[in-house]
Amino acid sequence: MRELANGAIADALDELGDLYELDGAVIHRVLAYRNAARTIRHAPVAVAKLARDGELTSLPGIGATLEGKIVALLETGEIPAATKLRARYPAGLLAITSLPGLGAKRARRLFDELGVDSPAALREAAAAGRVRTLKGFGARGEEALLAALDAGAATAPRRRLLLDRALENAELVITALRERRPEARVELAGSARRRAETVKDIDIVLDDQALLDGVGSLDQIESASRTGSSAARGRMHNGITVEFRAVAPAQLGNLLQHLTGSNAHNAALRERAVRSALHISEYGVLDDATGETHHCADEASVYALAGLAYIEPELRESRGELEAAATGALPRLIERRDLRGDLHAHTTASDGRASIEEMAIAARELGYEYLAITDHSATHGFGDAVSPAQLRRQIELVHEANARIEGITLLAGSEVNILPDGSPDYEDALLAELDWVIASVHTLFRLSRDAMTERLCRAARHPLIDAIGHPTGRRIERRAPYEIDREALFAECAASGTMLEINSNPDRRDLNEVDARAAAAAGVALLVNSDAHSTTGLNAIRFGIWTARRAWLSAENVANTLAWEQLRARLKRFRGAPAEPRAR
DNA sequence: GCCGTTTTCGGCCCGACTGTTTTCAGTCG
Repeated sequence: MRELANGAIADALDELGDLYELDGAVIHRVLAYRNAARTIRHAPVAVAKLARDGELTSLPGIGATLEGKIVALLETGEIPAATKLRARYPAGLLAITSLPGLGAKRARRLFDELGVDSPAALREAAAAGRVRTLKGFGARGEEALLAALDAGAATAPRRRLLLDRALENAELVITALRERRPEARVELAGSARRRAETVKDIDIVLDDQALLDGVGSLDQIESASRTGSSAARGRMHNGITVEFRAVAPAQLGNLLQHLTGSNAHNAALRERAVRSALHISEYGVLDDATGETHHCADEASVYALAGLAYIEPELRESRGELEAAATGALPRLIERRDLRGDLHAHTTASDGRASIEEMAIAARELGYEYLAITDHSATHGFGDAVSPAQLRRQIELVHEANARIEGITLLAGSEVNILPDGSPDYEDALLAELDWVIASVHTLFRLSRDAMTERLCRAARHPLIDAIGHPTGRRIERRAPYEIDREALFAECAASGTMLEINSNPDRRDLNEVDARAAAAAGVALLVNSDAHSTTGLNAIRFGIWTARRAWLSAENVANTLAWEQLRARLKRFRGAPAEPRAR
């Protein structure tokens, strides 16, 4: 069987679901494929391995039929049903279903009756006025499609907003609304509240209809339009879309819960509630037994009515949180204040903008007990490399600053490069002089999967490498992670005692929440680090904390919630003989 | 296609809006 990653298997099932939908399958069958794809994409174990072991049906939403299709995919590289349907429905047809107002049904009609099989063919048909002749389409719809095509909606996938930018802008709008009416409740909802990596738009809920009526006159809003009797959409001057919804104060909890989502979480929650004869919507919880609709001013009441413990927004992704909330098995999620130190920060010695002292004072103000100064190493290669002689000098400077500055322990560290063969780019004798070594890949991302896996595993086995930084190298929306066998790396780190970082940079968040959860399940100790290049960069830590929370992590999973002396005692170099290098 | 304190068949979350509709299917969040 092939070693397909969970994501690749999930993509195949999503595609097959789309093809079945085009083929006119009942919608619940299509949803079964999408549901299975989501489960697999978020699974903390390698689904290909489950398939080998015949344990696929232990995953929720995967039965005998889907098991057969996944096994076929792993054995032959394709699912026969998908091959057959792909021959019938061209890829361009799938592309036009992403246009606003065009779903599978209407796209299919364009295909059957006008032969439209691509965005280009649709443009031609619309320009010639043929689309408006179809039942269900009119002149207005035709114009809307042309406009969407002109805007590139079918070809250029809409870029999503990174969470940091979304939150900055949401904060501006929310603050302005609260200033306008201090007595009103104004709350962030949507994927930004769930602290997802990226968001499509900003969702804001209000308990004040008059406030909703006035959003168009906010300084931050360039234009606004009503999208319903209790809804409005605004466009900020920077192009960001804000969706506003208002409801009576007594129902704000219902609306906030609804609009925080995720869709999958809400669907699963409501399905579960129906089994108790309850119907949950954004307006209330209808109890079939009494005919009464309960209004909830806060979210906890919604979950309580459904017989569930309160579920933090970061967990609302339908990854097992409902089952855990029903049985009291929700984790006590890590919080920012659990962190006692930051083990990845740069200074002007390499590409940072602040001095050792400035970084130390900023870290102390954040309440940290320790901070590791980890500038880039000799071969970083962007004009900011630290030679072995410079590093020796830097160690002295850090120790001097440590002696001088009260209230925080400064650690002399380095972010060493992992060379293509897996070795660090300083001599071991120099590494041994450091208090802390984090090792990262900064070059040659395009090694083969096997070579990259061996490269990182070899680094993990090194007795003087304490942790691996941003372990997959991805940049959100900009660069895919490099190819690597994560399970092998996690096993190596668990065995050797090497920690893995959750890098907090909002465009990294690496490990991501799925990998971090899998790593913790494999017994790896994680870190949440800022990778700060300035004093304000230390504040990026909240993004790492959010990723850790979305990974279901508790303080116990994260090593820098320990005091430095406790953490130090766990380092490989102080735990007796280093683990024997293991053959792979 | 999955799944079961309503069970092995018949359900499967909820509500609003849109456009073309004369009562609603499709789409969206």
